[in-house]
Amino acid sequence: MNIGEVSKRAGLPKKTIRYYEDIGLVTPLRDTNGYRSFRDSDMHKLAFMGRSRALGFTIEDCRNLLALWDDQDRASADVRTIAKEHLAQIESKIVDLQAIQETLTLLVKECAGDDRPDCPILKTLEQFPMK
Amino acid sequence: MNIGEVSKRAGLPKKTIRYYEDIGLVTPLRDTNGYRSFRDSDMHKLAFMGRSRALGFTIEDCRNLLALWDDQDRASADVRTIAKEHLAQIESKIVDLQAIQETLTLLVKECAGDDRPDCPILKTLEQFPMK
DNA sequence: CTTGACCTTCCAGTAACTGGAGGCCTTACT
DNA sequence: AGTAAGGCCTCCAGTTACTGGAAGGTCAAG
Repeated sequence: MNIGEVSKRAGLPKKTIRYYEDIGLVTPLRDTNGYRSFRDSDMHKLAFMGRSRALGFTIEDCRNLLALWDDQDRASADVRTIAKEHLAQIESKIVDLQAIQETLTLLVKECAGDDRPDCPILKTLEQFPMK
Repeated sequence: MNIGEVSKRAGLPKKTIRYYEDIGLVTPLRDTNGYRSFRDSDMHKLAFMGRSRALGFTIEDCRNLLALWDDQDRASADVRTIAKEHLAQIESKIVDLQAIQETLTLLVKECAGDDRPDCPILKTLEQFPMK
């Protein structure tokens, strides 16, 4: 399978697939003309990557997950630990963003948004201690 | 005022302040020994930056906000537009993260997390169409 | 034999810093 | 006078996960 086909099937840009090869996540074979030749197992790995990345796992997390995936003797606890840590990070990010959202919503509401220069948003950025 | 003092007062790392000078956000004076010498106005700008960045505005947004801040004839609508766009992005990011959070929570719940190799998290990453 | 769609590599850029090396300046203490 | 600590300087490189583009080889159709 050539890269274009893999790209379509895995839903990843060709650039990304080449990049994943660069950093050693997949190692496709090569045809005599130099073209990458992907096996089904490469395809699977890439699809796995796509899904893991869509869930926000870092590349390094993905690398570890792939290794666990390959390891028939893995303990599911190892996978769970990675997922739980990631989940915790997602949750703390949500909390942070929600705080920002609240503040911004307030500011936008308070600002007249007309052609006068008076602006509570700027005033806040100027003065608010914020932490 | 030297960079150390400014760093403390503005709550920004020295490295960041130097970086902000590099990209033209502040232009402190220089003492004869080459040390940066920050005026109150520089200090204010940096504090403004710190607060804007804490609200998640990009550097370019900050640059625009600073320009509007400096412009006595600005229209508050311009500021409001920037803030509203940013708010929209924050909100969409929250939605994305919440979707991820849901999926992950489910997966973590389903996974036994013991020393057996059977793991629904990996199974999902392997198979789930996900979009 | 040329056109277009593939594929290749390599270089550079993104956002917003952060770390570190190597080295000067200042101040205080012995 | 010497020295040690701490602050300051510049410059280079690395981070994350790609993405864009240039220059060029390959392949199938007409």
